[in-house]
Amino acid sequence: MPDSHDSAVRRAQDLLFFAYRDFTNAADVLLEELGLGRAHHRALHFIGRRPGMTVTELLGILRITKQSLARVLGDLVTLGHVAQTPGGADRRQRLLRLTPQGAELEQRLFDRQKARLAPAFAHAGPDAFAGFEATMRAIMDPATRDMLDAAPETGDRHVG
Amino acid sequence: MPDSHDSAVRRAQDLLFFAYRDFTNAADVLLEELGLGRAHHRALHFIGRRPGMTVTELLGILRITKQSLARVLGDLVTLGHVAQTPGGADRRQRLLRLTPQGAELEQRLFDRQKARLAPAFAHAGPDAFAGFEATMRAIMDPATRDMLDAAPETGDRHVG
DNA sequence: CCGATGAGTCAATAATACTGACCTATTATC
DNA sequence: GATAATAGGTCAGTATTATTGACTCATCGG
Repeated sequence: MPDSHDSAVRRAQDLLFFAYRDFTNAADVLLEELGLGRAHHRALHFIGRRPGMTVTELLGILRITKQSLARVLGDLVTLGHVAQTPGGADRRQRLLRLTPQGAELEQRLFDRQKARLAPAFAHAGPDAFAGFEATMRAIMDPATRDMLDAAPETGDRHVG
Repeated sequence: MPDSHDSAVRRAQDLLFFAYRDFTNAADVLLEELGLGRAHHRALHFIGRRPGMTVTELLGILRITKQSLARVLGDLVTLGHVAQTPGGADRRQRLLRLTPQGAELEQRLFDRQKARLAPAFAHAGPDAFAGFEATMRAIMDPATRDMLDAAPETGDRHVG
């Protein structure tokens, strides 16, 4: 039995699917040139977002298994995009950060998505963006929201 | 060289990833019980959204190849969730519809996602939803936006 | 008639993901 | 100090979802 919210929910399903599809697609051409996939891009993005994060933290964000990440992370380390350094407090940890080369690659991928998102936000306006952010946050698991809020959000990713 | 839009774009990357991840995850438990995947859900959703759509139209929406769709659609037809009827004007076409059983399954999957989205929209409020919709639309390819606007949006198009 | 289109199919392959088991190094606890 | 737990890595095997390319068949349209 449909209630009055159904049409908005149906609408939102469409919006989420198409916006996400076209958004992710923006970086695909560059990724393909480099022989990398979206999984590599996701790893680069989140390592850049939170330099010094642990492998376990990244696994929790991506919601994949250790074995799936191993391939992607192995590629990125081999290619010199990601560096692993033992943790200071806990030397079992391998803290992840982008190399200068990895940061440059991530920036190039970022620019592709920025070319799509920045005009979209400019067109929609700041109020729409605020509504977008509030709604997207409300869609997430509470735990995901808390994790986002707890994130250091250190924008300085140009590390050595 | 970062400009003033970079932080909003970075932020949006996170929002898109996490909201989409948690949103799609909402139906996963039910799908797994049924031995189906997200690809099956996507097909059910769009066939339910636009009854009577052709295979070519569905391929264009999902942006996958005919061979990828063949497996998914074959499963759904075999299981009795989707029916194919020859087109009236063009008998080469196989117009896709949900069977009553398929519609019931789609509704059950929908309810899982609705349980996540409806409270989110209620919490964020109508203005936020409007901003969400405007922003998501602006993120899409113009062609995608046009396709959405041209869509009948609902209704029982029992063609053929 | 004939070229183009809608749909289905075959074979082979790739990317991404999974389970489960097992190993090492290190930390924390008894 | 022995031991359990954790962080991370690895191996073997498998599943899902996707790909490309080459066909076939029926039908449409000029």
